[in-house]
Formats: sequence, C-alpha cells, structure tokens
Amino acid sequence: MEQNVIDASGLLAISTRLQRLSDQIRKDGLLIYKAFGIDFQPKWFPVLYTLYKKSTMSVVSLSEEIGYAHPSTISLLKELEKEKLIRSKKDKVDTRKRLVELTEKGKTLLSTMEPVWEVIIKATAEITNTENNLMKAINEVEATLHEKSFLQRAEVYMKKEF
Amino acid sequence: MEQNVIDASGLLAISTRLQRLSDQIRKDGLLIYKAFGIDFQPKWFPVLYTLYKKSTMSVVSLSEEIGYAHPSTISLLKELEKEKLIRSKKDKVDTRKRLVELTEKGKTLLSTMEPVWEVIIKATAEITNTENNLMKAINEVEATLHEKSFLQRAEVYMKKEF
DNA sequence: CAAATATATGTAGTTAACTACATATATTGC
DNA sequence: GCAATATATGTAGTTAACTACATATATTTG
Repeated sequence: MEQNVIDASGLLAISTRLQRLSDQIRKDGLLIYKAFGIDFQPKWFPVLYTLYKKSTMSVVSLSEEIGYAHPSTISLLKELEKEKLIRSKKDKVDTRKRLVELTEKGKTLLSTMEPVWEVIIKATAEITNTENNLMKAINEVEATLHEKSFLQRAEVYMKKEF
Repeated sequence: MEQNVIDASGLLAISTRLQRLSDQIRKDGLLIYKAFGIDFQPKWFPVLYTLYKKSTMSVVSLSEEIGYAHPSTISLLKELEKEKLIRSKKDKVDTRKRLVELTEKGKTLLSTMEPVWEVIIKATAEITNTENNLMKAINEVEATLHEKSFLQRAEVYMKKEF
C-alpha cells in the first residue's frame, strides 16, 4: 500500500523528474565535449545535426524538424551565427524565408565531432539500455501522446468522476 | 543503416526530448487542475506532497527529499507562503533552521486534490504503460546514473579512443 | 484584382530550474 | 573555549525553453 503512494507521487512528479534528468545529461554532455577540446554546447545539437543532414532549411521548417517553438530556434541560430557555424540567405522564390546552412567551419566542426558522438552514444546506450529502455519508452510515449493528448485522456476519467 | 543514424540522433538529442516531454506533461497537468476548479500549479506538487507526508521539514532537507537545489525550493516556498498554503517557524534547537509545514488551507487543498490525483495517475499510467514503461525506465536510469555518472561512463570510452 | 487570410520571421517578456556568492549559526578540534 | 570548518538559509544573476505580440510577404477568395 505504501508502495502505491510512492508510485503515485512518482507519477505526479514525472515532469520534474524528466526535467532533472535532462539537465544532468546535458551538463555531462558539455563536459564530454570539453574533454575532447571541442567548443560545443549540447543544446546546439538538434539544429546543427539537422542542417548537417538536410543541408539548407528555413527557420520554421527547421523548428518543426527539431520540435522547438520558432523563437527558440531563432535564438539558437543567433548564437550559431555569432560562432560562424552557420550562415543564412534569403530565399529568392519566397522572400519571407530565411534559408540557413552550415558554414565550412560548421561542417568541419561536425566532422571532428563524430568520434565524440560515438562516445556519447555508447555512454547513453549504457545508461538507457536497462530493462525498460528509456529511448524506446520516450518514443512510445511520444507516439501515444500524438494519438490522444494527456489532457484528453484525463478528461475521460474526469467525466466518470462527476 | 539509416535507422542507426536516426537512433544516434535521438540518443544525442535525449536531453532536449526529455525536456520537451516534461513541458508538455506539465502544461496539461495545469489544465487538468483548472478543469477541476483547483488553483494549483504542477510544480508545487513535490513540495506540498512531501510536507503532506512528512508534516514538518527544514528547507534543505525538503530540497534533498524532492531533489532540487535549495534556492529553487526557497522560491517555491515563497509562492506557497504567499498563497497561504504553508507557513514556517524557527527551529528552537537549531536556530539556523526554518521549519516549514502546511497550513490548514494547505491541508484542505491537498485533500480536495485527491480525486484529481486519481485522474492524473490514471491518465499518466495510460501514456506511460507502453512496452517500455517510462516510469520504470526513469527509475532504472536514475539508479544506473547513481552507480556511475554519464561522464564517468563516457570517460571509459574516451580512454579507448586515444 | 483587391481584401482577407495565412505563413515566415522577429522581438519582448516570462518561467522554472540552476550556480555562485553572502551571511548567520552550529560543530569540531586544538 | 576560541578558531576553523561545516551547515542552513538567503539573494542575485543565468539559462534555455516558452507564449504573445508585431510586421512583412505570399496565397486565396469573392
């Protein structure tokens, strides 16, 4: 019975636990890059990696790809532009659009980062490959939420209560 | 092979994905409380629930219990004090300590919240009880990290690389 | 084809955690 | 029993995401 109370507390505090976990992983990620002498912040990864794969994208499509609100992407792009890792140009067809791409410096950085990724991937796999695989769990939860939101699911139970 | 690239990207972007998930869950949590007409923020949960269980605690022990840095706890306590959900008094034995406890209003709120918790727990269970259970995965990852940090694990692979 | 609507980008301000530093009190050890 | 160290609390400033609003350009529709 006591276990149920603890479980309930864990379920209810799930967002704070996810946040803390994310924070810890990011901090160690930063230290790993530092240990390799690479000036790179983990938060840059989604933007740079997407540009690495897709070569050139507009701000909004990039935001959608990485799952961020566009102002977050803009502020990351500002940092990356200051670091001369990316550059942008106007889309000649649709002049509202700003097309973003890696600079040579950016491409070079990403290729020097590959051995670091290997390390991060192995270490991450080590901590997430437990009985219930965290990565798979996240994928599954994201898919489940996509079908029907947390709120919508809660509403079903709310109706039963009244 | 392409799948491996995607997996790698997911592993590398794990902290941002965890953060986003935490954010989504928190927002819907707030809406659920609102739907029940309860003026309550999900971020208050760990503090209030701990005080509910343990009745009275100092600021630091409370912070440790919920896993927050103490300044975060202090700022939550300020809000909760403003809402008159908690009160604090000096510890007569160790006068450095500030002992925090629920007010009558706080206790009343927590008991009116029990039906809402039921709903949240059910909805959370629904989204997390996939093949790889997210809650269990988080518990396992936390335990694994506790044994040996992400950084320490990465260091093992870093040595092999050089 | 002009008005209404939609889309793309950008800015300002918010949020909820954090670290670093400061101060007061308690505990320990010479 | 006093000096050094440790612990408890508090303040200030940072971070990395967000929402809401503003503006410019493109697309759709009557």
